[in-house]
Amino acid sequence: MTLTNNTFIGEYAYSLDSKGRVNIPAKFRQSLSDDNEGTFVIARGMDACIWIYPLIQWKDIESNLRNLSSLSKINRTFVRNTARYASPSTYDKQGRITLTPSLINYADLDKDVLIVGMVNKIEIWNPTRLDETDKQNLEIDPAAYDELAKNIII
Amino acid sequence: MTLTNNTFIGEYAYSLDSKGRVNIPAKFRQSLSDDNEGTFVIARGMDACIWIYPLIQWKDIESNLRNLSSLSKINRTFVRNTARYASPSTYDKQGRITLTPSLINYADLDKDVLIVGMVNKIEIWNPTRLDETDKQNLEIDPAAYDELAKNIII
DNA sequence: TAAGATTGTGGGTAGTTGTGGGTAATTTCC
DNA sequence: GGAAATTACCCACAACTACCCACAATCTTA
Repeated sequence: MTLTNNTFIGEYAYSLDSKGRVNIPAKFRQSLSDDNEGTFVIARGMDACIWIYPLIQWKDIESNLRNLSSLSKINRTFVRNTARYASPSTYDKQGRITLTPSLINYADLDKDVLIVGMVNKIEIWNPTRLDETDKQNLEIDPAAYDELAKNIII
Repeated sequence: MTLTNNTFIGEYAYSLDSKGRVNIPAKFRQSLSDDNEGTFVIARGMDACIWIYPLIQWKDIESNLRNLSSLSKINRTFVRNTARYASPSTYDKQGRITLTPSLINYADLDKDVLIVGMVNKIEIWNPTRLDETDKQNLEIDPAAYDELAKNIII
């Protein structure tokens, strides 16, 4: 099957082993273009999850961060929080990446994890936390949500 | 017969086999343009059914999702809910695609399924669920139809 | 109407994928 | 500088998936 480069969709239930490794779904690896050299950048997500970017996608983000003037306090905070917890990771022969204890702790990961394709990045969740987040998001403004759907879904 | 590219109409009663495969009606396959490379993207429908998009149709949705910044919570939620349940599937030599267990469960599919052409996409239903949905929709607001009439002529 | 082609359905098999653990190399710390 | 801990690399195996073949029913065509 031919997949779009560096695009991730779908949901996978995988497990985190005792060494802090998770498999990157085969379909996601196949979608990763060669110029990424099998490398992802792992970072804190904005929800209680881990974000995983293809290397070249991350480089884009880096250049965007570079353009944020540090004169503004919110910019400084944002850049710091984004850059601080990010680190590159190349997957091994079995297709797994190793997560840092700090990030495992941040996302509250246990043995069972849920891997979610977010188009330009990948999320890793504790399934329970995702359920909770889903429920909270029901309180989101439905009108704004419908407006989004109307413009995008065909 | 020559059909318009990537356009699907009509209804077919097919069956889901033990491996989660359904046939795509031959007429639908013939209508699929070559640039789709025999691939569809299956996703959750807005009713209790599965939506099947031609790959290139889905790519449009995908590029819209890609432009939504994850800084906004509503965007994250929307991208997640949309991408999470979608996955590409190329039909095999016999013209079948494989559905994921998660989607089979969502649409409450059993052995007998109903395949419905929805012009730009395809729906897969449990026939019983579709009946129920039809009955509920009889009570649709006539004013809503009048509103529709302004936009479309049949 | 009869032969051939196409279509829908079932199942077997070889290759791929996810997961666990072992060993060697590297780093850290006393 | 050497021991302990950590990390990176390799092998093994069970489960699953994609691919292939088979066949009956239907449709097409001469």
